[in-house]
Amino acid sequence: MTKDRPASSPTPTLEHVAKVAGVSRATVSRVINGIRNVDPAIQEVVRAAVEQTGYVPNQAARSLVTRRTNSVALVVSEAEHRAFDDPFLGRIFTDPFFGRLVSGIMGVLRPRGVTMVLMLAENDAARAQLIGYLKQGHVDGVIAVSASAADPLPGLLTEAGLPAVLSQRPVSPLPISYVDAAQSAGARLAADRLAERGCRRVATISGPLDMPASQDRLTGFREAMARHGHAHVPSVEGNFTQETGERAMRQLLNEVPDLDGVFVANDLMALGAVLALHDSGRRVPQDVAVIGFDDSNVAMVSRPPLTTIRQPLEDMAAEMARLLLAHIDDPDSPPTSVIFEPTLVVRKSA
Amino acid sequence: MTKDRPASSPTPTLEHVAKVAGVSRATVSRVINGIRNVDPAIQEVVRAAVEQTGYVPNQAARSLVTRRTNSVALVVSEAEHRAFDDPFLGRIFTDPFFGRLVSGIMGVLRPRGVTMVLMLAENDAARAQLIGYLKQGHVDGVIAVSASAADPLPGLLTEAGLPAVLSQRPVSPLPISYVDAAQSAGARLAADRLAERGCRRVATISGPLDMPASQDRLTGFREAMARHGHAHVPSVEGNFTQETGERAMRQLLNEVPDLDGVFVANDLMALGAVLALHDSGRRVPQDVAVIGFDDSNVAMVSRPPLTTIRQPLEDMAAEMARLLLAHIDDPDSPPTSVIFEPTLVVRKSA
DNA sequence: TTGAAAGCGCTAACAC
DNA sequence: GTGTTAGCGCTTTCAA
Repeated sequence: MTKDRPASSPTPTLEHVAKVAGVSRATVSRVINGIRNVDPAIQEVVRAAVEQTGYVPNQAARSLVTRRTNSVALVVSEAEHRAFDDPFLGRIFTDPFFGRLVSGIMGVLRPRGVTMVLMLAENDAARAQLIGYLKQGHVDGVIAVSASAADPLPGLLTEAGLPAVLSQRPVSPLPISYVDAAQSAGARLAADRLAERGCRRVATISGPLDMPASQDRLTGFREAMARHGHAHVPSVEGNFTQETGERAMRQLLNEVPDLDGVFVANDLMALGAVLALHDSGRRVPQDVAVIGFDDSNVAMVSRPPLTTIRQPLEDMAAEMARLLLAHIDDPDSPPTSVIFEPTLVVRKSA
Repeated sequence: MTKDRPASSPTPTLEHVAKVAGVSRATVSRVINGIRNVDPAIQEVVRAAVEQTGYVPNQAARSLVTRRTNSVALVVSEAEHRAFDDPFLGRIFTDPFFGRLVSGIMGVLRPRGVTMVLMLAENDAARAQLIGYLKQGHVDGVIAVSASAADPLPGLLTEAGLPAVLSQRPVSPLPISYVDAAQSAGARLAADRLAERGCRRVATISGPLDMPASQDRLTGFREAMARHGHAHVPSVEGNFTQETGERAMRQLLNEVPDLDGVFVANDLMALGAVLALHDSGRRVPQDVAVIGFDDSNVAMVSRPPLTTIRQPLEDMAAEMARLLLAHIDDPDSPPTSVIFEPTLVVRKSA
């Protein structure tokens, strides 16, 4: 008595549209999902009925049968128990890194009609809620960006058996796909550049050494410098912030006053290093050459602008999206890793 | 033949759990949804069965009957057709504004088990896809943050009949709920402070005048200054960036060289204004007092630190979440607006 | 307090 | 090429 009223106010269903168009639900469904084998004339009628009724498919009903949501999550996670305020969001979103990532991902998702939702997992409570959300099948898969090393998210994702792709090699080996840049190759570019400039006393400021990327950049740099005849390359560890870059540089200058070249594991620290060098009365690059990593926005802000190692982030992000889609299409496809080559961007600091 | 296998690998359903627990689906459902009237002993058995099977409710099936997803979207939108890269994301996320907003929203959502997803609508194509996504019932409602005036999103939201709350009064009147700060009251605080300091030649740098907030700050400031005997307050329009703040200040100094007080419609522009004042050889606040608006991170970065008008963003955000939840619970509840009072934060610039 | 059964709106075999 | 029909997994009356 309350059903079978095509034009009533409750949101229209396939049933309603079918009635209006004078066809069956199945046919309407076919038209909506763009399946061939439907008479063009009928297609027209159906489309008109959809228009007239203002029909929109019910995602829940659709997902229930297709087991797909056509959406994926981009999860930004970090290990530390930090209050949910400025630092984390500021740090992660500020960097063009993030914009380039999203851009690259959207580039492959949008054309395929897949929506991306952004989720934050800034502490364990948030992560627990997140995993629950994901397991309930709200999205088809996830791309995870970790801001720090000890992040348990990759492990949780694997455990939950969700289609997932990481934006970097996981700390401990995990059966999970990831995309990364060839960190040591990037470090070698920096080493070669420094050697080419004729630097004789070279040092490096590394990132947190519990992160694979940091380790790779450090050892890659050392090995390359060794090939150039530099047996020992002093290093100080930073944590990717400008402040620690500044402090590390001061320490390095103390230990190696006649330093004439530094490779810094990211641009933000490189910015701090340049500041510390200025403070100590040294000129960049005349007295000390500085090379950063990432090619983030601060590279251009620095005086002088930073020579740095650039990662093809858009391409990497696009690849992550493609890998994820592949895993979603075939959940049994084996974990894959794709590594991209970084390039040297020469500006003024080296 | 392929069903009724409680311990098989396909994701367990209520059916499986019920079989393991030796009860009916309905009972398991009751336990899971925390409904009373279930024998404690049976509750225990069911919980054990859930544990054993690793059961997780299927969100699609659940949504199909409850018509709820228990998630809401925070949509960050902007009008201009901009490429999806640094500027937009950088601008919007960098500001502590954003972190404080998310924090306030989470504060009310998380305890209620509601998940927040973040979505970006940086141009018309993205917005169209977004609206489609929302209409399909992927989320129960949306909180919309507009970065600019001509943003069509509020209109689209209203049209789509989705539960929604805006983070500011819409440009043109719309039957939609919003939370805002008392802009003109804030401007008056600035005026009073400037008058109290004995400023005689006062001017202002406004935000884009197509935005209600900008207009309110401008007229509020003028009216308050009028009450203090300042019949005419020159103003120059900026667009909320540091650069335009700098330029506006230069123009103002040209027109009113003996200026001794400025109210700037946001902190970023105030930062630019202070820079321009320094460049012109003027001291802040001795020669010219400067008051900003927002109390964003740059307020502390400025030399001298900015005296500014602070909005209670966390409270505002929490209220948005509460309003949205109310609309979701009762779709017929009328649009509501809640206005918060800003406060004066005295630092060094005025 | 518990179980049986009727759908929620849709897709996908399978017939015609 | 189109219609019929059987569920997808869950919640929720309604009886018992």
